Amino acid sequence: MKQAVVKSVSDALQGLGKGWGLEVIPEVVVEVPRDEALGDLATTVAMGLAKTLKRSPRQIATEIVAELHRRPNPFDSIEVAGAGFINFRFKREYLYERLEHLLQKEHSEIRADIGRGRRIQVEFVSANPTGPLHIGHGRGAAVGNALCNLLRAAGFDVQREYYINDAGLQVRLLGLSVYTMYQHLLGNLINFPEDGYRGEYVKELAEEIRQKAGDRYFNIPFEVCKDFFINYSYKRMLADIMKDLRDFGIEFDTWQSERELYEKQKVQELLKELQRRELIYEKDGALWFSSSRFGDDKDRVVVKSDGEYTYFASDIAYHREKLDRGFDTIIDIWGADHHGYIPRIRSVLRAFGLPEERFRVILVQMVTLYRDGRPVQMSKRAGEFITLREVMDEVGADVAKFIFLTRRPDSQLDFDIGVAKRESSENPVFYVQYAFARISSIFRKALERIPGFKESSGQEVDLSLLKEDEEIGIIKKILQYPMVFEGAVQAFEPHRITYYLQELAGLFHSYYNRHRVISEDTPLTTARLCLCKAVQIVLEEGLGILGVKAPERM
RNA sequence: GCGCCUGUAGCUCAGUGGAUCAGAGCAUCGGCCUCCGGAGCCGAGGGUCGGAGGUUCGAAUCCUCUCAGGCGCGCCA
Repeated sequence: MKQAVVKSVSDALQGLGKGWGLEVIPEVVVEVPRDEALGDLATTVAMGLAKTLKRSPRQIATEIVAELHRRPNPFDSIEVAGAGFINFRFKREYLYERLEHLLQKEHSEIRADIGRGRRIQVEFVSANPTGPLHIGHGRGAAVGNALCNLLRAAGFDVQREYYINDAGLQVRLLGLSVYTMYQHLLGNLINFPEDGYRGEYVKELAEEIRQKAGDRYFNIPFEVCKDFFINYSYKRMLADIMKDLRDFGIEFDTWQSERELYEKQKVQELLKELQRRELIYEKDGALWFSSSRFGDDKDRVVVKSDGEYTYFASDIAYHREKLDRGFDTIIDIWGADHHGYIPRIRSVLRAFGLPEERFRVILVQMVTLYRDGRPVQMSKRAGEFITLREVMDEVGADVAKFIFLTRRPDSQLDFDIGVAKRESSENPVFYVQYAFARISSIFRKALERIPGFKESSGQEVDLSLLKEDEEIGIIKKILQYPMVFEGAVQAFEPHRITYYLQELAGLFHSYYNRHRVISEDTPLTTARLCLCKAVQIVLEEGLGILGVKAPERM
């Protein structure tokens, strides 16, 4: 639909441009007017040209319209309006024709090959394996997952990756916490580590170990048995994380271990290379990366004076690894509390020569939990927090995902578990799913009432019988999907799909209440069923991108 | 103190490559089931887009300042 306008206007400008002395034909920006009485689509090119041509937008628009009228076009009307908008209204035949295409090609018709096979890696969640996933991770997971689905539908070769921080202090601290708890269980009341993990899961892990190993590690110094406690604990946590994500409906392609980067000498070698390039220097007994030469406010330590690597060291190696794996674009999805880390990583990728626009960080803002209007106190220190698992069990994965995807990632989110659960029958996700299920139900009914009816395309149908205002409105809405899709892809914003789906479902419910799909009039029934089918295809496509189920029954 | 994000209807939030941008859902109130699924539909009320300047023919949108909330600013992660 958009292409028809872009092409017509571009062609017209091609002809007019010479007379106007235009060197370049501007991009034709197309938008959907708020008020549909104005038209189906509109363009603002004339206003954009006003400055360069030093003429009034309306005058330019008028000339463009005149030129458009000289050529064959799919429009019923083309009008100049307001300050210089050109409004287009399509001929019905054109709408029916596009609908026909959609019904024949289904999903491939409403996707667009924007990526052309370019490789893109999205790293998300990447929570430390030191505790269960909480609600904030769930938001990151939902956003990352939907973004990947969106990019994949747009023809990108997408890899989903989870980076496991299984080296370093945090997993050690987890091991020590579990070790301490284990000693306590056996009556050895040693001091609990200062910043240790205190969640209930630590106690469960200790208990598990006590059952399996008995008192084998009783009173054994931590330094002697630390490998066992660290490895057992983090691997167990990681297994839980993997299960939670799977149950949340999210699959990763690769799980990159930080440890492995060390074991394969990736970190060590890379630091040597950077030293050769003189991007790493020594000061105060530590090794520093010259990140300030690449836009960071100051240089950062990679090896501490005690000889330990910082996380930044492995992060450098990790991002280098991503480049070496040949990705065209790298997207990192982080919790907003890590935003201070962006200039640092950006400086690394700059040092490796990656063009600016090929690296992108999407920050996902904090989630504040409420239960029936009252904030739920979360304290990581005291180990009190609501896990993703609890939210999933209580409100359901689809509801949680949909709610996460109805907000822009960079806006803080108040999530009321009580409300999400109590209002479950009026939840937006059910509204959209219900439209899908309702259509499925219509098809079940049609199959039993109309002998020989096939749900699949290819049957004889006269779409021009779809004359009701609601029907035309739905067709137009459906044909707008590719525009929404394209915009979402270019902005990396899956939440645009969420809003679109609610609008489409709304139009459908309204139509359903007003007109009967199945009637004695077989040609009309067939045409209406085709319209339903088209709605269903788009709903299924959109829900698929969000990672939300499209159920045939609810 | 510095940096990043966010202030839009009672609540939760869309809309921020200017114009045709005052929107949705929930909540509130009033209607709709002899009929394909009422998890639905129709209608009503409700906002000086945090505030003040500025740029422009035109600003929720861009610039400056300011207020409020959140998050960061380590040889922690």
